[in-house]
Amino acid sequence: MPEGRTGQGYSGESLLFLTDEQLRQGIEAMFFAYRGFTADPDRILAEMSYGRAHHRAIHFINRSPGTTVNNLLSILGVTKQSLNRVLRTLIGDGLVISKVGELDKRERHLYLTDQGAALEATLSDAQRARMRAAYKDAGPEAVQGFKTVLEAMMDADMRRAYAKLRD
Amino acid sequence: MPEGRTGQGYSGESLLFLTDEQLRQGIEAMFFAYRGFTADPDRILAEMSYGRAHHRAIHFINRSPGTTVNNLLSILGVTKQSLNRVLRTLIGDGLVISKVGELDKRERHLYLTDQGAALEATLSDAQRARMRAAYKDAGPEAVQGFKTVLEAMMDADMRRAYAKLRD
DNA sequence: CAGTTTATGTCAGTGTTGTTGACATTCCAA
DNA sequence: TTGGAATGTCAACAACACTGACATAAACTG
Repeated sequence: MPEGRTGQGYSGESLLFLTDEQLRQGIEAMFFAYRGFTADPDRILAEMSYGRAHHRAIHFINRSPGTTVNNLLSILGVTKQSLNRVLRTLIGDGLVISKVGELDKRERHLYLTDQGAALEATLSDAQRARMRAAYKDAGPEAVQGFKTVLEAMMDADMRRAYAKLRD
Repeated sequence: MPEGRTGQGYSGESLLFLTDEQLRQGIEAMFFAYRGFTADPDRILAEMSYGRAHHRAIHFINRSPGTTVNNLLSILGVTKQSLNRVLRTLIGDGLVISKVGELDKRERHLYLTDQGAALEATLSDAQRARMRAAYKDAGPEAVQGFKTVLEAMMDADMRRAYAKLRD
């Protein structure tokens, strides 16, 4: 180690930004930002005794109407028991409907009802408003960098799911 | 609306990136990336029947040795009862020690033991490795943008806590 | 057709992490 | 010194994740 900067990630063209200290800052930024990211929907959901799990289900059903339970499972990365509990309440409350598949009758295709779509819009609006404000603050180049780093942080299977959703 | 691009966030110099679609992609990227962000520590923690809450406590005690319970509460944004349960197990397992304050005997000052520091290092190494890889993939400008957007996404109080930790 | 696999749903049990409520201790100021 | 504010602890409960076992129905395969 000729430079005497051992263990700090120095290597070639990437200068001065792979120190443990810089990485730690990124980790903490991620922690705090995620709290902000979920804060607004969480507030709305708490009023109707729903949680983040319900939000995620609603979001991806809205994103891909007619998606199957299995499909949703692979996107959300939870167990079917866990997802089923959430879906049961959403269907019971009339926010989601589940239709038996025509080609494959084992499958259940999921759709939002008007009521479900209304909640989705409320939650999305709140989350997008914050995102929009953050994007505006940060500027276009920052946004590009933001997305690039986030994608690089995903596991391969998440990256596939994300790419698939991007179309 | 002369351009006929209503509701897509067009305004001045910020071009083509405040559409609802672009915002949705950012939201989903954040969702998947956070899973990746926590995946490695989660795996390690699961083996010792600890969870993310333990990780967070250990992280910030390591970051600010001698911090008080109250201080930690304001950073973590949970109730003191919730934090206390986690601290109790960590203290019981000999990873953290709690010293009664000298000036104010109501306060408890928290420190990692050698064993606690060892676990912190293991968890940090795993998380930093992924962060480092993501940063390397994305490049320096992207990293700058990443941090800028994340900070813009925080609430004011989180931004304060984050700035305080940055020194 | 018989047997296997796939897709889904359910029941029971457990663990982590969040919550509120009640309470003890300590400090400080009227 | 008495009452309130701050700090921290214990108990009970809810949400949401997990595993394991099992049931049902439909599709596939030989």
